[in-house]
Amino acid sequence: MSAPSPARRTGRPRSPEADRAILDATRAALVELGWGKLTMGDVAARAGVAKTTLYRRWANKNELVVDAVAALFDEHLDLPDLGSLQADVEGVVLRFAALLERPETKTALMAVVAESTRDDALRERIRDAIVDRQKRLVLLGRERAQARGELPREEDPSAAARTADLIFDVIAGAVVHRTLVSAEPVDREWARGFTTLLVGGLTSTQPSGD
Amino acid sequence: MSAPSPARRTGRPRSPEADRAILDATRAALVELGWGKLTMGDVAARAGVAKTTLYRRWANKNELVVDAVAALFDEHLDLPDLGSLQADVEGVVLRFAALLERPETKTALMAVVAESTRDDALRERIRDAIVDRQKRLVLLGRERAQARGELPREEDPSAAARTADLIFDVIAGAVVHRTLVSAEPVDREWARGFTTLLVGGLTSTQPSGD
Amino acid sequence: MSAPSPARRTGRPRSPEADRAILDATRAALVELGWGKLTMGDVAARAGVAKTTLYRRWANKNELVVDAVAALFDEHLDLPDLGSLQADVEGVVLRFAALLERPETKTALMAVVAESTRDDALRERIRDAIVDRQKRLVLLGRERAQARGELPREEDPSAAARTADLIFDVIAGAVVHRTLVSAEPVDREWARGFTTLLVGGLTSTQPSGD
Amino acid sequence: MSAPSPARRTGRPRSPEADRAILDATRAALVELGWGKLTMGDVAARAGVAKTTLYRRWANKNELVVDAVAALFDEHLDLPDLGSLQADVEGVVLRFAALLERPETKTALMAVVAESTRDDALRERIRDAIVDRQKRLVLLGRERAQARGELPREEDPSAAARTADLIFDVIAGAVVHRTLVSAEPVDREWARGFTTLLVGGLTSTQPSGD
DNA sequence: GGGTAACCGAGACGGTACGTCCGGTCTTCAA
DNA sequence: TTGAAGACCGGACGTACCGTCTCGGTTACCC
Repeated sequence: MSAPSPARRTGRPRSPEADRAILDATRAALVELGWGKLTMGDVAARAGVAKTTLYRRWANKNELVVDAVAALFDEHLDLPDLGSLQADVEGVVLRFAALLERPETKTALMAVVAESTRDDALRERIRDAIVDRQKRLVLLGRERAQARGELPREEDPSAAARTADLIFDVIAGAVVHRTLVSAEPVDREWARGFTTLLVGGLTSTQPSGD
Repeated sequence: MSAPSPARRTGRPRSPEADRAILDATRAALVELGWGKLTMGDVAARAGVAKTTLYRRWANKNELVVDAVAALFDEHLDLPDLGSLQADVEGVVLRFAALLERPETKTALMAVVAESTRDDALRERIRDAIVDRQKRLVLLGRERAQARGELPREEDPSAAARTADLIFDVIAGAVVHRTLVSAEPVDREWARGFTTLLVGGLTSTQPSGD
Repeated sequence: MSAPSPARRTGRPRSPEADRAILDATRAALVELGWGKLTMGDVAARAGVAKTTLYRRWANKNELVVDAVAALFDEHLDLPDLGSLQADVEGVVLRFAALLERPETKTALMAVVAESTRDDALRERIRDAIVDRQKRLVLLGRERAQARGELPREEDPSAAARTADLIFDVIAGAVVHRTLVSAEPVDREWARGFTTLLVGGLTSTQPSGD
Repeated sequence: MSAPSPARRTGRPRSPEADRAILDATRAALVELGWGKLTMGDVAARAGVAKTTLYRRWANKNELVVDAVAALFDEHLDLPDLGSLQADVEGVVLRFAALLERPETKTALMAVVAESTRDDALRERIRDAIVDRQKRLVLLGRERAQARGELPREEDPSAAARTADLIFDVIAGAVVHRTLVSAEPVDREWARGFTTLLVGGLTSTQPSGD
């Protein structure tokens, strides 16, 4: 948040230690208990903080958990250039899978998404905090592939956006489904198979074209 | 094989009407309230049944909802032969999306999956009741495509299984992600774009081959 | 009940063993659990009998418990002539106290009486089964004392009845209060003190007289 | 003597209004429903209070009802000097009877006493809150009678205590038995007859003496 | 360096749902 | 028709959380 908190000047400032302790405690509770059993009282106790202090910062459980999980997605977002489209995609698949296999994300992500089907504000928050950050990697990967000549440049910007969305849904969806629904590991072999399929599709045709 | 009634003889038998009424009430409550607000007491009241009667059959909310949702997957499982691999895949994509866009599945499915990350018995139940039924469509579609000569026959059965799993994760994952995370509709255009990408990948390469 | 059940001839006759087993089980449960925790299901299980069998014989918990307790009051009703009013009263006091100190009566009696404050039929049943049987002892004792010349004969029968009621309330009330409320034992010393007080009052004045 | 607030400092203090509202509601519910039908949820609703608030103060129905009834015994505890032993005893008898005939005490007292036969803590609470307060009247009455010269002074303090206990059991027991078991009213006539009997006994002999 | 406004901990509060238990009834099969 | 078994409805139980509130007490900033 770049905007400096608009109207707060006087009075005792909020403790930044409390912020950190609460988010840490939330993640720890998530790992131990899962979304369903996590309680605000327990998080407060773990953080050595009063419940009031939680509610002064987050309006409810959902918002707290989304923020706690979102922080995990801040890290691991760089995508080094691996030299080819195939290698870049494999890289992002493995990176995303590694994130999803961490116990705190595993439970939290689906639970938060489930909750968001009934709560537009929550969905917006998830999109900002989690989804769009992942999508940037796709855009970056395509940029590189086009620079290398592996993929043609798309003139129509709306078609380009549609294609990027599609690719993102395919990558993220496949990894999530493999990890959380099929409950099978995303290992190097699976990543190669999936990437080969995807890159084959991308290069053989122009999905949104024509 | 012989006597399918393993253990119950004495006492009043459970009412099959109650079973039906409870599952119907669960689906209705899911539509109106969503997973989060659904309560056992409310379901019982809708079904005209005592709470005891629910708990005699299902140990908790999760199991009840899985069974209630699973019944929806029993219908809509046929896949008419549409004449080509492309058409068959488009068909299954649209059919699956239609299911996911129904309000009772939308919330319930993700919530139950989220819960299953902490509960192996629940995951097993989901797999049996929901996932494997969908996967059968993929196997059927491949069978037809091979019969038509659109796809080569895979000799190694374990490689064949791996490929089927991959395709299933890609299709189901992409549709779920598009519907629930991106929260965009799976319309005919998106289905065509996705299918083109997938079929392109399948025919241009042998994903698990080599 | 002397009247032979009017209209029952055909079908399987009721098991008299069940009757006994149920009443025994009720008393046992009363001792272990007290009135409040006693449950019909538990009694049935102890008696090795189905709940149906209980309800075929008694309309509800109260009736069952009253009958079970009443049976205890059937015994111990004889009052041997001890030669003097003082000795006779002491005898009845000790006998009644012995009954009240048995664990099954201790809890049950007060509980049933408490229940009866809201239920006239129950009060009637208690009067018939328990109270009036005790009162007979008082009448018998007075009869003897009058025969011995220790007490004058009362001409007015309604005044005589009033006096007998008073004496009964005093004796029974004092013993019950000592035993259950003060929770102190009714030993020989207390019985002698109480009897001296009562007999002193009876002989020094004509309580209901004028 | 100095600081009577032993242990509570931090946190929001308990609402004294809630205390009062709950006890009032309990008495009202007792009048309308009786002990057996009184429920914690109903009391909470009448008091405009959450069930939690009840359970934070009283562990169960018994304790709550004892306290609610005990408050009634706080009022009506004065015993004006009526000039003679006979008049004082008649006074206390009628006063006690008036209390017992109120619908909220009628059911509650016996039920709680019944429960106390299984629960020592409850008996202690009843003794402190109810029994001992009544007993003070007996001691006061004797004091006056001795001052007037109607009764001799007892030298041995333990014998004095025993006599007081006896008189108390006789008075309270007789009134309770008349009211709740015999279910007959304690009117002026009965009170006079009973008092005559008791005072006759007290003055004609020294019950515990010799 | 004294106000003061916002902070913090503790914990009570109203509410809602939980999952269990029991009372009393009903239904099935067997004796 | 009785009996055992056990499902059924209704309703209270006591507990657990949620999110709010009210205490006494603690900082940082600003004048």
